[in-house]
Amino acid sequence: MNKVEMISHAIEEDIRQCRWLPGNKLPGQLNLMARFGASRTCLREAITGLEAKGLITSRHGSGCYVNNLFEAQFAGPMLGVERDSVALQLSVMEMRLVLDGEAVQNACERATDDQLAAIDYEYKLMAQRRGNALQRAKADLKFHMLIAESSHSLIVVSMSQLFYAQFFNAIYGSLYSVAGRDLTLSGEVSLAINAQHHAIYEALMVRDGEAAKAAAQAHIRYSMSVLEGRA
Amino acid sequence: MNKVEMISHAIEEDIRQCRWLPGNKLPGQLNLMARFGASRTCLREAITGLEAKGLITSRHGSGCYVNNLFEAQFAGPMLGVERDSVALQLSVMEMRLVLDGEAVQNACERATDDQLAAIDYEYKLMAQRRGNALQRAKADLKFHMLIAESSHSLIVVSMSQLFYAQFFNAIYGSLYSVAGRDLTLSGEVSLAINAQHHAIYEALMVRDGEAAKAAAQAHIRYSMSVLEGRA
DNA sequence: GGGTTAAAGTGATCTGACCAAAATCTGGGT
DNA sequence: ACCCAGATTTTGGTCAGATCACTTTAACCC
Repeated sequence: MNKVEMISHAIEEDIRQCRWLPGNKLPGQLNLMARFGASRTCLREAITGLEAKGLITSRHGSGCYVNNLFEAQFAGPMLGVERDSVALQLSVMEMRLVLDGEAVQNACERATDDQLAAIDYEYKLMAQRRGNALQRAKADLKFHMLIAESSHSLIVVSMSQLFYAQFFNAIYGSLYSVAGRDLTLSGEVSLAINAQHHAIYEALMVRDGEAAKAAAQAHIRYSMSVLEGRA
Repeated sequence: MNKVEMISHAIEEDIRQCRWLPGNKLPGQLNLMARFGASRTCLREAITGLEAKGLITSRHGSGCYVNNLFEAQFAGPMLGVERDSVALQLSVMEMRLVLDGEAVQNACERATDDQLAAIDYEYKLMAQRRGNALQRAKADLKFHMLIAESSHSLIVVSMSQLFYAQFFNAIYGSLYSVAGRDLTLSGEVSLAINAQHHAIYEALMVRDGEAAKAAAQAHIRYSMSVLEGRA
């Protein structure tokens, strides 16, 4: 096998294994040249190929960045769906049921110890946080994104990134606030959500994929029930 | 514009203008390096790109060769058509009506003086040839191919190459022989065909596109009438 | 702070060289 | 006329480095 092909495959594998996440910068060319013991010519050819494949984007003077697999699909405006309707919110939750379930299950199998530690840290931070609605929503988002990243699946990470960015309002808007006004959750709902997060957390820490998946899906089903109750 | 892109475009343009015909070898890399004043690395990158585009094929140790645009389409077996049926022969002639008409008209407009001289030479050779059926068929083929090549259209040349190779029998088999036996043409048919070739030749030499196209199509229509008379 | 500019960092392009691998040519032998 | 081995040609792959163009950063001044 070629040196160029070897480099291409190695980098592609690293990307698919989420060693570098979509949006992140790859190591510089000098760094990669050293890592692969290759000349600039070979490296450039490999990078050109990966760029042609759509896996990365190279920005002159800045660096090489991992592409999000589905960015193009999320680029255009959404047709036929009202932006913040309850129908959209329920659709989004339906999707999360699959996506987050997959993410957390894969995370149990493939997360590194470092990643579990990061999730552990983030969970504890989130559990004791007493900020406003936006801050709590962002902490929740971070928790879920860390789990997605730990799944080591480029597809799951790409989807999660775009999904949470695109539907942040649909996901958190109606749970943490109503009609633009900033509200704290009712004690009951807040306690339930905390308990659900804890269940996910516990299952993750012992790498119990089935339990974690069930907990994540229970968490989302609960959110759906809250939404439906308000509809 | 890049040097690489410049070289790519230049070579592609040369190919599309039929400066090098499908199947022909491009000048060697050293030659091209001199022509474009570029390094081998650049040239190689341009060649790699053109190969990825499917325009050329590079063979290690041998050279770069222009691809035939439609080779892939002619690769598989023909389905649903009997190999040497009269129906096929008539279909082929129907196709030639378009293809050769286009070829000869373009040739009138775009042939170089050298190419006209080559056609002139070949025509005179063919006109006085008194060989067997196969030899006369080959001379006829050469005459038509020279015209196609003079059209300076990569599409016409690609089609003609594959078409005449694939359907040589369908085109010449029944005109120059019957049921495998080697026959000379009847005096009447032979005289008619010679007259038709002469009409094409005359129109070409004065670059009269309309007349040449009409003559070519009349030639093919006559062949079709002979075929139908025998059916 | 805010904006401007200079410097450092990084990718883009191009070069000339070297050796390897495959094909082609050449000459000798049968 | 045919075949074979070796020499030559031609493309494939790789390298180190020079130079240019663009971004980012940081220092600076206001």
